[in-house]
Amino acid sequence: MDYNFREIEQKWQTYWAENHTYQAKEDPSRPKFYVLDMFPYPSGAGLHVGHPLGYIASDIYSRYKRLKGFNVLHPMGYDSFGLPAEQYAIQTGQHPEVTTNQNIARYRQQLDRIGFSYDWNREVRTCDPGYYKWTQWAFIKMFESYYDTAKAKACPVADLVAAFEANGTEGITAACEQTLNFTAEQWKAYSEQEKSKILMNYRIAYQGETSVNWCPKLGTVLANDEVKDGLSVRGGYPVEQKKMTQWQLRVSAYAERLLTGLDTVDWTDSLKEMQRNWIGRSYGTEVNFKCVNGDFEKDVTIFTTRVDTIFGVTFMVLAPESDLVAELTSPEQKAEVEEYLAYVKKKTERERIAETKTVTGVFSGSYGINPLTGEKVPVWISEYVLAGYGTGAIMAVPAHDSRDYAFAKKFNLPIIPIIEGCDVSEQSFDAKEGKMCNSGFLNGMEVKEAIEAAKDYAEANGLGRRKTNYRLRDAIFSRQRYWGEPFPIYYKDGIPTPLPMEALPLTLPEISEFKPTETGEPPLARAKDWTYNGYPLETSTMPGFAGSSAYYLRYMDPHNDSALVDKDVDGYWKNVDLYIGGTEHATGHLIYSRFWNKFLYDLGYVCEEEPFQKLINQGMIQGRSNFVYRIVGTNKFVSCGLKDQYETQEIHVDINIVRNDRLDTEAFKAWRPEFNNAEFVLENGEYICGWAVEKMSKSMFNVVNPDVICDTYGADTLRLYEMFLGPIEQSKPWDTKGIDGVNRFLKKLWRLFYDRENYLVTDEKATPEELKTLHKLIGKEQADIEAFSYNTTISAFMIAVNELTELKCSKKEILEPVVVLLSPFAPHVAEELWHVLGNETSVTDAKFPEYVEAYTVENSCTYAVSFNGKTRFTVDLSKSMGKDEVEAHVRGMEQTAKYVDGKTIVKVIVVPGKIVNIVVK
RNA sequence: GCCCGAGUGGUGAAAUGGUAGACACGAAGGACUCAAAAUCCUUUGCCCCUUAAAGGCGUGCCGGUUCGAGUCCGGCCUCGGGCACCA
Repeated sequence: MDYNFREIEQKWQTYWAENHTYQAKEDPSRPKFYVLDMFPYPSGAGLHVGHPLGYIASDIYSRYKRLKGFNVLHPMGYDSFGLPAEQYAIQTGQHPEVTTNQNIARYRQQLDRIGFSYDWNREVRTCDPGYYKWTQWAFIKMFESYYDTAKAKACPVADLVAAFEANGTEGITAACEQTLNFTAEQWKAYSEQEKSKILMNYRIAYQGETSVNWCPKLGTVLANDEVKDGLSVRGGYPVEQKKMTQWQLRVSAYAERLLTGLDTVDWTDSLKEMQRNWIGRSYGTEVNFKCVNGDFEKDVTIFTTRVDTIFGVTFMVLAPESDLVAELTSPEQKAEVEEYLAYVKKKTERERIAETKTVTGVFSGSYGINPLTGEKVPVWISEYVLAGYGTGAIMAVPAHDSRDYAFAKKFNLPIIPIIEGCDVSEQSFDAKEGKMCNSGFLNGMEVKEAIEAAKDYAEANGLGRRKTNYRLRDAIFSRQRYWGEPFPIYYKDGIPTPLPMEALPLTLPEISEFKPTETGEPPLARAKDWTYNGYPLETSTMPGFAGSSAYYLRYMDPHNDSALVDKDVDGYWKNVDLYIGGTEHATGHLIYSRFWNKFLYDLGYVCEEEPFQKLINQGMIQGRSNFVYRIVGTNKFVSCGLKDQYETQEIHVDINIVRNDRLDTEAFKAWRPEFNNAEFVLENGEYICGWAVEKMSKSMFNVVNPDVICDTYGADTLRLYEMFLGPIEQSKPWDTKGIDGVNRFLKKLWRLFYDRENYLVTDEKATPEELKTLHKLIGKEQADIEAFSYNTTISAFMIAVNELTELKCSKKEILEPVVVLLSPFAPHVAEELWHVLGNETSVTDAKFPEYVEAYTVENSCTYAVSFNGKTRFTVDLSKSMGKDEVEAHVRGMEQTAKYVDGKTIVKVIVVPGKIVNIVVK
């Protein structure tokens, strides 16, 4: 009987579905384990072999944990709101919901073929109203909360209002855009509109004017992580800066907690580092400089991390967008400044990035007074200072900052070195070491002490205060699109007001067309009667990350209509134990999710502060493209090895008609009409194609559909092969070279059960040698799976099966545990063989075999031989020499190769204080 | 520019500081077969050598620590990833 994967895989997939084998239920008697994949956006192109890489890895771990007795939650769903479906809708008029559902159906089909142990009862879709009800709910909660910096948590806005009514802004410790000051009386006197505006300054979900990434081609605003090099990530269209009123989330309030929380999770250092850089904490000082413009005086606060260099300040710089610019521009400079502002404004983000080397700026006409020296320095305006960071104004120390240096050189401003012995004639000296000079009371100090001394001095003399700044900005939360969650907000006399809970979900209205209106309003403005109780509803929708920020919570309790997740259920599943996904979400989804979770934690809706305990980043699977070489001007194709003898043109060829870089020439002729009379110059009778590693994409004909692999080799082979390819964190090109190896392994295993026509398994007792093979495998699998080293586990399987084949071992005592061990990797064949061995229930319910170390080390003994006072030797006597012989070698300090019994070569390695290995070759 | 990570056969890759190249692919030779597929066996880092034995060289480069370094330390080179006027 042969290994018939088609029949087996079909049979057990049906069995698992019919028996709800993978359904998870809360069960306090068992320890829980939550394994999560980053859910996919169901694109029209379907899955390629890169997608399942992480899913297979997490599935193996889920199945392993189940065998280990854990109650495993392993769900899957779809991140189904998004731009591509909407772009497609604009082009074709097809409703995004229709295409999204089609794509989901296709994804599901493809996923099902691979044999994942998902609990599909818990599937979520972000575009499902039953799901986005809770996205809208969370938004309202954020709208109704502010961040109290003293308590370091989110609190109800109602408390803030009560405090305003009692004492005005006095004693308020709330994260905000601008520090406001008013009394209780003033507060009570404000109109409703004014109050609403003031509260927006504090709410965690708030409306405010910001400079946003506007993509005219897409007609929407994009988040910073949706823009790369001034182009939109989706589509690659130009992006420009535009001031707009937008909904935003006060993520910045959580900067410190997002940073410290990283210490409590088990993520890779590189990923933590990326998040740390993105959050960008820096400890510095705010210093007030009095600035004078004729008779006008103004205190300007600057932020610096190097107050110690304050004696080297030779000018100040304001960001062009800063409000101070207008106040500090002198009448003489007005024309020049306005010209400069106009120039800055018309530059796109792209151009700014491209021209970061060119130095531009203009003198404002004002002067600032150095609070330490009393010296007057000119105030300049330049785009190299950003309005959004610090205070939008800096003190410039050209001797010790490369950007200030470049500016000073360009505009001929003085450069005063303040660190002994540094040379600033060619470039600035940015290092944080050396002795201070030209710096008054700081002279002679090391830079590190000087920084602290200067901070102390500034604080003691009321010139400034220590300040921690973060690079992390608030998240812009509005999108001028159709295919997203509607905001649960209506405008009552212009005041943004949340819908009551009973009105949720606020579902997307039907509209005639999906593009923005002629007047530039978002598509929802086309909806008929888009109102609530006669008041207009918000017309923008939420961004992609809204729905993906709390989906892991919804999986715990996906059908609950009265809460995002029931408290007890959340208390059982807690947080995600293992999360697998790509690094591309490092500064997007993984920041937003952590923020969202912390917010819900503050309000007491979830019990864990960090959502993802352990996180593994699977590498990307790149495409491996194949080429043929056409001799220029002919329809003749030359094999790769001979191409240098001709003038050739490289052409991408569909990898589906290439095997192991050998072209199927007949299929090639049939591939495209222009090739049907193609001729070939072969080497050794074959046409060898060239290859290159590129992105997996349709246009390069290098997309590999997992279905094709399932058809030719089966899902189990696909699963094994993807894991065998190398460590999962590593990016690597897809290459089917080698897939035969894992397929052969499965066939070999099969032949331990069946030869051509007979069932071979017996109930005979296993020999010590057979037990050794088994327990080596158990030990290896246990250690390797915990370390996510799946490729070496599979190697161990191959070794074990080779050994058992050699031993002609078809004993149930050995094969049954082997099948259990294999089930996480190749569940279909394992399930089949498990039943073949006479088991009634699913292999999923089996127990992970117990590892007995004695079987693997029974023939070794440990010597305690002293050498230099302390030396220990572990000697494996299983195959080689006796005790006396070993001791003789040890005493003689033998270190080279030796014959022992005329056949075996033994090498003795003597290690003082360590171990001796006797190695048999 | 700054911050991470990685460099090992023809290929994918293994190696708690202790036999470098496990395992697999590919390749070469052989067995079975009328033949093919499938399967099995042998060889396979490089150099010297007719072969074998024996030897020499080998983990990007240069040094160091160590009885012993692919692994640890210092300095370079190359590649990949992230951030980028963040004061």
